[in-house]
Amino acid sequence: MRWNELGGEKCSVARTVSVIGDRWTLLILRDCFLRIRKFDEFEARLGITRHILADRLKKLVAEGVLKKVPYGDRPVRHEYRLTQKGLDLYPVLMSIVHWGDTYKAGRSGRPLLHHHVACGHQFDPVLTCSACSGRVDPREVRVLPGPGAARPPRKAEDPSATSGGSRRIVAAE
Amino acid sequence: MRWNELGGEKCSVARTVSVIGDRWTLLILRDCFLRIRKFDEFEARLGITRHILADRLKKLVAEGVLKKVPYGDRPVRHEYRLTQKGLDLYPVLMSIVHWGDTYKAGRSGRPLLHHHVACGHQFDPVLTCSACSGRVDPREVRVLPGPGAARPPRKAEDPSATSGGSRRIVAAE
DNA sequence: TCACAGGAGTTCTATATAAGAACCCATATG
DNA sequence: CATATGGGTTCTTATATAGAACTCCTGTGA
Repeated sequence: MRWNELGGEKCSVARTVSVIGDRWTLLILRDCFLRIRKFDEFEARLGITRHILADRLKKLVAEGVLKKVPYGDRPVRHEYRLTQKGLDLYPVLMSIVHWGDTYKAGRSGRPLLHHHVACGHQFDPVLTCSACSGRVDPREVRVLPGPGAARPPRKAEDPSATSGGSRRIVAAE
Repeated sequence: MRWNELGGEKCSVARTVSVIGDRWTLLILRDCFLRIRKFDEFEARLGITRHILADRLKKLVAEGVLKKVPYGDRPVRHEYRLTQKGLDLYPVLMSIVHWGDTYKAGRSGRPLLHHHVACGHQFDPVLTCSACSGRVDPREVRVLPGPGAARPPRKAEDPSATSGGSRRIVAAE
């Protein structure tokens, strides 16, 4: 499967992954959320080749995740900024950071702390339910086919999943 | 930068990306959360080559995100299940799904709906603050160096960020 | 005016990673 | 015994990435 095919899948994960499911793209987005905006700043921080950086930025702009904003008028330069669509990736990035903090921080502890200006405290991100505001546990979620559903991707015959039945998500352990 | 170098960065995003920052890995994890557990089920659903599938599963097991559980005794077979470490990736996957639902669903609507068994309602994931339970807006978050911090990766001199000063995250637009 | 510097890329080649198909092995089943 | 199934591994070819060099534009100092 190529990148372009991914975007056509009937699955929001596949479609999102077709945009951000690449190590460099995720690192670029991390830096965007840290207020990095100029080509050479990205280059210096990431240790990425200019070639790949230019390519990823172009794709993110084409996707509407970033936008090129001109600045400095004499030699007009451009910086890359998150659009609202890009800002909406914040939960993805924060969830990634939090998992890394939890499982990959090593003994010296997490590299960054997050301070919530709104409440004045250091915090961790918590995934909650838009209906009841409770913390969401994967074992308490069922998946139902939505309006844009087809049969589950590439699974030829599975009556339990196609006839409107719900699937209990996950039962690890 | 190679995959292996990524894991050594002083950044939770980079470290997490070294584990899951690959399109196939993310799609495999999506399926894990949908109760897919057997090699050939993954293969059929994903349209992945067996080679790559075997490789990704092996890496996820080595990372402790999945574990191989024997089942069926006559010919002993194995299935892949999420560990707690793997289950803790749920916010990452849900955030990805939600972004895809928001921006990539097309006119037919989202492919899947999520039902929260705990409260009985359909829901969307919301990222909240562990301190105040409020919704987190990226513009209201500052980042501070944590105990495991070095200077920000590969940025030689930036006094504003090294001397304990906080960085306001993001100011797109 | 000329040489040089910085920002922002693009082009080139060598190497690493992924795709696709075929092959292997053990156990079961007809 | 021939074939099927789960669960891989090995091979060759295609694609993506790394690393370095080259381009172009606009300023600035000598």
